[in-house]
Amino acid sequence: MKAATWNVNSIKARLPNVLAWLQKAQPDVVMLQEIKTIDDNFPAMEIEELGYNVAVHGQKSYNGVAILSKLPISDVQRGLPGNEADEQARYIEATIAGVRFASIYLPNGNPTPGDKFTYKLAWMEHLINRAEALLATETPTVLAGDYNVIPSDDDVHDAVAWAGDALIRQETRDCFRRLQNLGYSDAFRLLNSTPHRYSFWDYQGGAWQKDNGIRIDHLMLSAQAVDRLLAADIDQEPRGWEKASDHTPVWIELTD
DNA sequence: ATGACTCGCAACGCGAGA
Repeated sequence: MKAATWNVNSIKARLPNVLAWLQKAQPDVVMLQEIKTIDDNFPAMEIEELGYNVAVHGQKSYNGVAILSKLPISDVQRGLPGNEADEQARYIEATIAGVRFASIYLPNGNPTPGDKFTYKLAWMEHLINRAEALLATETPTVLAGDYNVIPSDDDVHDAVAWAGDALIRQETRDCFRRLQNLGYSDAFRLLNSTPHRYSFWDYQGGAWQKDNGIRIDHLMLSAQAVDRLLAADIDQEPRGWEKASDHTPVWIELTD
């Protein structure tokens, strides 16, 4: 089973690229972020025509997450349990072939300090709580998405330039580390020690052409999921396409 | 450097993203 995460930066603007990538990469499960639309306007029909089932947790203009799957989707949970007061659509969870998947759009958190950074850290606390609860189920679990976290200085082209940013601050990294310490592994880093591999390149300043990127899209796997991990990589190709998202897909392959 | 991106919006410039 191949599962991927991709922040598409608007599903409507990105639909041709998303359809092209689904046909080319043939993922079984895809976690999408920043769909930027309400559920009713999600282009489900076009995606279903390629053989996918769709579960959406959308919102007008901002945020929004979804899960696509060639296999049936069950037990869909919209919103992060324990964080019911959150009005932003940043989390959806569902079971596919006995694996629990979550599509996560973690808050950016800039500027720091400020309300948005406080919101980011609080959101991470809720995520850690949910991640811990999922471990107790002993179900293979994949928490995938745009974490807006640069885990280490190997995951950024210029750590000095990013100093103080919400994506790299120690408080942010500490929360991410706590998720790892619970027992969730960064699938890409587990299988790839090469530094300076990225999943996001800014639209500005020729960042893509210069490979000035950051690695902030992660698939975090419980031990039961790690036991089934065969491969993990970043597919840089869609970032080079016309009308690209600023993020590119990151994927894993699990034993069936 | 007369520059520097892309999205949605009941827009016609702005906020947000990272």
